[in-house]
Amino acid sequence: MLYNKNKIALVDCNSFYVSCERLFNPSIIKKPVIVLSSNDGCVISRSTEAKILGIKMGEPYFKVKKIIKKNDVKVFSSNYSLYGDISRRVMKTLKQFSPQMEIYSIDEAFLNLSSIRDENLFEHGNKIRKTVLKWTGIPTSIGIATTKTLSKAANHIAKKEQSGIVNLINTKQIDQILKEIEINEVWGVGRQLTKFYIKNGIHTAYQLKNMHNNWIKKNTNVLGSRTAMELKGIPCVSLKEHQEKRKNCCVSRSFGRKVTKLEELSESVTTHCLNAAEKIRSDNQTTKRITVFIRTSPFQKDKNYYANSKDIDLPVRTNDSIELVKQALIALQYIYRKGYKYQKAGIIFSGLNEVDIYKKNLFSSINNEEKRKKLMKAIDYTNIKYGRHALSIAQAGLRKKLNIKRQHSSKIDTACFDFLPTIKIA
DNA sequence: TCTGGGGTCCTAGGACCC
DNA sequence: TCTGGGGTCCTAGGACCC
Repeated sequence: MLYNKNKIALVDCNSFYVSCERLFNPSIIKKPVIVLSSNDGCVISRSTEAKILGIKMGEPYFKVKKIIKKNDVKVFSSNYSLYGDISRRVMKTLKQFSPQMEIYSIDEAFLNLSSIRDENLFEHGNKIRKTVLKWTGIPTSIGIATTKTLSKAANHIAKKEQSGIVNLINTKQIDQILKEIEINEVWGVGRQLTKFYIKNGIHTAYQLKNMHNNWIKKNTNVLGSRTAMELKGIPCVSLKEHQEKRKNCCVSRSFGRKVTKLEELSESVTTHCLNAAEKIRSDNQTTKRITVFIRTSPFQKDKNYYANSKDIDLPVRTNDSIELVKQALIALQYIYRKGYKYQKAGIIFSGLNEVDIYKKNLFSSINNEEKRKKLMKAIDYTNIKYGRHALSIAQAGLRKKLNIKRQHSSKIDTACFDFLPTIKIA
């Protein structure tokens, strides 16, 4: 078989955020648990027990409060520094099993297992699961197949299996598995494609696999065609072993309570801008363009909806916080309108690139450049050492209470000594 | 009352060039 | 009044992902 040289495993952490919270709180094991998005807005992670209660992914928290109260569901605000840290530990463990690995998201990775003999794949998968569980405490599921899309599909079924592993290499059950997968669950098939496929009588991954490539090419695009080819077992999406630097950087937040004043929006945009600038500096990048956006809630249909954004192209690419904040506030003034209750504000840096590509042009103000660079370095260093916001600029609002809801935080921080548990000895 | 945040890629169509 | 043909590059917006 020509294509069978490709063996890809998708390792996915089960209910990742919930599993992270459970690590430090054994009392919530085997209980229904959910983790909320920022501002305690939506449900973004559910334990199996919570799924059984009918709590849906992405559902607004207030809509499930009844179920939560009735069933004593444990609720957590999201704690990204914790999840990020645990994720790094999981990925480090996985890397031992295959150096050729693509970290696909905070809780998933593709592993190249081509060097493992077919008959040993299942056992190998078992070893991976056991090791990750032992070393990090995180349960995982594994799908193994000849293409990424198929390994995603296998993983989907593996989540429901006792063993936690589904291996589609050299088996005849591929079609059987694909028949169990609804079309909207196929990797790469979103809302629009689902609508289109269902209209055309395609309801499962199996049916999509058996469609003529010509038909798919004509009616969708290269991505649709790629997905279908991958379901047929022809690899079209390669493993990205080297993480490329990001091309855009977005920082945005909803407000805990609605905001009407320009000053409040300015503070929030400034804070986001500083965070984004710090991020790109840590990647040694500069930005060419910044976009500021604000909007009211899209869900309150009766009220006036307003959303707008403003781009500013910088004359010289930069990662200088002070310069960026200045531009961001100019952009904000363009789009701010009185009389609206704003729900969200954010900033996007785009056209990111390496610092080295930086070239001076006619508009560069060279005088302060070196001094500024040193200042930024000093700020970043201080903030790493003493915590974010230790050094900031006054525009970001001084010691103001952040307008963010986070009522259920576990307050665990594995990267901070202050949170080490203490034991008192009598 | 209360509805997340951060990315990537593709494509059509405009701008521009000869 | 008549008004080519072909190419590249860029970008906004859509679709998708977790």
